[in-house]
Amino acid sequence: MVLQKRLDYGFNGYQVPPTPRATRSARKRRSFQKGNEENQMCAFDLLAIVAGKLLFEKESTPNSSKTSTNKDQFAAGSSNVKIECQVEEKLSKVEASAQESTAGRLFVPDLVTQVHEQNSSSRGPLCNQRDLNLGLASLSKTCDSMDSPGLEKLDDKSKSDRGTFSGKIRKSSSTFSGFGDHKPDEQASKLVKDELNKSGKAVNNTASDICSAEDTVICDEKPALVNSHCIAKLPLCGNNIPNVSYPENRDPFNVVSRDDDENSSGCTHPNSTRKLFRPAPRIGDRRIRKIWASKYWKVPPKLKDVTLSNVDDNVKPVSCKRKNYYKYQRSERLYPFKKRRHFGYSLPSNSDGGISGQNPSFQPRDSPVKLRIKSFRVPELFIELPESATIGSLKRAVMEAVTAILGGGLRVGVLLQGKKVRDDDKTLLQTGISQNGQSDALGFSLEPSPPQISPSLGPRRSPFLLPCDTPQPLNRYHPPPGVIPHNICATSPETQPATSGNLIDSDHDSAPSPVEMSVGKSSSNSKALVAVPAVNLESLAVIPGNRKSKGSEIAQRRIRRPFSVAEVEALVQAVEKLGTGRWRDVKLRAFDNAKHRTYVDLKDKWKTLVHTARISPQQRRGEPVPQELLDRVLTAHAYWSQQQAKQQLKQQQQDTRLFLC
DNA sequence: TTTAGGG
DNA sequence: CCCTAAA
Repeated sequence: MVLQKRLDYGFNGYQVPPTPRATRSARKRRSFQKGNEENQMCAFDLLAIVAGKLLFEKESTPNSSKTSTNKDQFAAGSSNVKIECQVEEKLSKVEASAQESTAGRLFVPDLVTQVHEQNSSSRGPLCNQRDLNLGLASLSKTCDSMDSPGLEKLDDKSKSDRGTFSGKIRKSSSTFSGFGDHKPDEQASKLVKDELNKSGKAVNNTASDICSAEDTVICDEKPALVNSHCIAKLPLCGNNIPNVSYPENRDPFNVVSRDDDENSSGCTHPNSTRKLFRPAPRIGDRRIRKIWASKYWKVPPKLKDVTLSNVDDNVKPVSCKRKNYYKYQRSERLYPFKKRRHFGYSLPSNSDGGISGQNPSFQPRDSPVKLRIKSFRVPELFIELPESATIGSLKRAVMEAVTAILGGGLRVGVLLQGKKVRDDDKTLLQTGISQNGQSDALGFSLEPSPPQISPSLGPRRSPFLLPCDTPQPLNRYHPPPGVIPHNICATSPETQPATSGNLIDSDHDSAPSPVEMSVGKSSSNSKALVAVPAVNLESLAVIPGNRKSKGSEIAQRRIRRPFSVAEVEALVQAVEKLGTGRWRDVKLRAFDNAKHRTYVDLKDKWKTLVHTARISPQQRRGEPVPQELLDRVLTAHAYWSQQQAKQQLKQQQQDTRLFLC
């Protein structure tokens, strides 16, 4: 029956008649169980973390009068020296920028502003990449420095502060700050102060406050100013802690991420609000991916939340309510508009990145270019904690992870039209950055500075390394046997591919620069935490200027993630076995854990592989695929094409026969 | 929701 | 990668 249907659909034949498929729903369930859920911490959260930290720095230092207050806590002033020394080794370019440089203390979101100001006031040449480098470098320093002291306090606080999740969210939101200097709200200030202790300036709560309120609030109208820095400051939440909450109850904890989407609009989308606290504990990859994407591209508000249940995305939550899993998949369709791109902003002021252009017409030469970088993305982190972990330990865990990453040193990458601009000597003009049209094509990325970490895990693994040969554990910490976090569900045997080795796990596969660190030394509660930078190149991709300039049509393109050789290998192997035309199965078989690879992606990749195999090696681009693999691609492709043809023939004959009878 | 294909 | 017709 199934086969029949497939044939009707023109699918390809099978080498081995497929066992009757489970019902569609059953399959769905299976597939969802299998790990589509995304339990990882949203990159945004990290961003928030970083931003939050930086914000602290920013808030506390510029004001001399307040600096003293903050000094001890955030290592301002002299303590800075110390910190810098520590970092010195890691950040080669930083020394010079040291103290006097304002840039040295920028926190990401404001980096933008600073740059901006600098430009407008001095009329000097636009700060170049190096300037940014300084800022970022110091940024990392800052983060390094603020580590423990603040956290300890936070921890204490948090222990008595484990409210409901929603409560937390709301609370966090209240510290949400708008762009610019709004008058601090008395209450908010107070609240924040309490938490911040001596952090100095309280964060204001303005529109954000409102927006975070309850579902009914809609504030699409003015996404403009409020949005831009909300994200950045939100995390501040008084504790330079990410807006990550860890509810006490048995529910998987949710990590609410008010990413740019939401924040940028500074509001809660009516539709999404409902979902905000919905019971559904998990989210699928698509949803997350979409969220990320939207963040990445700075798209209008869409999703109100990122709900992460388990912190372990590797785990297949079999026992969890399945229904909910399905919902996410096409959640985007629940939105008022079918395509995300339809959510474009019309307000130019909303741009959170890129260049706020100048009119090319009257600035032929060295005219200033204004840049505003709203936020940077931080690599993906995976955190795994036991239910019994305290908020405090969670905070520490996250902070440690972030700190470790930042401590590793960063450098800035400039992306134009999605491509990296490597030539540091090019001028903005030459690059085209100074042109209006490019304003929405400029992006920055934070990248780990020079290789210093386990190169073995780098993206360039042995070309012939089969996935199955790389059982390298995820950079995730796995709890010792016996200590099984509640969130770890047994993996259904059926979900295990025959050749489990084929499984490509996005995690280690796409984590080239494994910044690995363990947590928990500070807290026995934290089972583990390991940071796993998301992707290769774009790992720390920055939110490029939101591309909204072109009307309200915003292109929501996913980040490009080139297939690694290992992935190709797995794909080839799966296709050899399953044939073409069964991409879903291929996905489940070999890429079940690669959350960012959809079956469509796999199909597309196969398509390009076939193409690649057919062209001359000289014409190929990107990471070279071993010829051996390409040969297999052609072979398999030929074979399955033939099979398909045969099947079709048979089918035709059958039809004819039936017809005659 | 999946496939298949064009863009 | 995206988009979308078809099934």
